[in-house]
Amino acid sequence: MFTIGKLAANAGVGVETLRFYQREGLLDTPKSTGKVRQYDETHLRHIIFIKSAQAAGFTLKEIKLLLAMDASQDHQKARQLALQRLTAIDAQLAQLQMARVALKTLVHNCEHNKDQPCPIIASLS
Amino acid sequence: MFTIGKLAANAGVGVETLRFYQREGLLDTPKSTGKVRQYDETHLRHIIFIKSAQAAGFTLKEIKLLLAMDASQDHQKARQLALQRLTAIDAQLAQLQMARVALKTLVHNCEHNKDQPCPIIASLS
DNA sequence: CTAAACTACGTACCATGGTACAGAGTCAAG
DNA sequence: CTTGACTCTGTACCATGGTACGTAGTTTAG
Repeated sequence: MFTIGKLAANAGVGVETLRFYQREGLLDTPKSTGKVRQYDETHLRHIIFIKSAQAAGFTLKEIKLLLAMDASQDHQKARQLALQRLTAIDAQLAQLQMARVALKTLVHNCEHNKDQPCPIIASLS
Repeated sequence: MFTIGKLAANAGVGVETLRFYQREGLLDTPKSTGKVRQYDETHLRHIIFIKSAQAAGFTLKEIKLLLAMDASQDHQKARQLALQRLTAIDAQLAQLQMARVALKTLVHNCEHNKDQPCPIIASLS
């Protein structure tokens, strides 16, 4: 059992972030006892899920959907969302790889060419 | 010579976006003739630069810096910024690739395992 | 010459993902 | 049994990157 502070510390996020998630309906708020609310492992796993999903590029809105799908055992929709994300990730990877090559070339030219106009600016255009 | 609308159309952005860039000091506003302002190829190239830099993951703030460095012929700083970005891109690539593998596994499991708990939710945690 | 389309300028608003803070209550150590 | 740390709740604010809108002036096609 944790208080919100311990929970946050264990998850590696701030307390305010958790309260924000609660407001957004991403994280369940244990019922008030009139005292301090108690959190458990489920909450911790929940937050870890949110963070992993975020790392995979899902927005909080999509994560909310995923959580709803989990609750309703809606495999198909979850798979669909995951596939969408996968496609987006592939596009983003391709995009980043191009940007990477472009930047590398730029930096190289900037270092080895002694020509006046800075290629960093020139070449990106 | 373009009006702002033509310029936007040629650059593939909205007029409001250009006005926003002007407000933010990213794009020069030609001096007012009391009439309609006129833009040229330089402006177009400028916008294309902004878009490419954005694609490489630079924030508008950093792009503003890059433009200032270009104006002041500050090669070193531009190169430094580019190198920083390169490092960040590499980190992001690694991150995305991991997320990609994780997601792929997930989708696969979701499709081929008939077990009740949806692995999409379970596995990300 | 006039109507439609476009421009200029200022201000307001939007989503995303938080972060901060005030005021009141609760909890734990000494 | 008090003091300091933490919690609860609500509300306000932040950065980022735009988007929308209203009012007035300008341009261009028919």
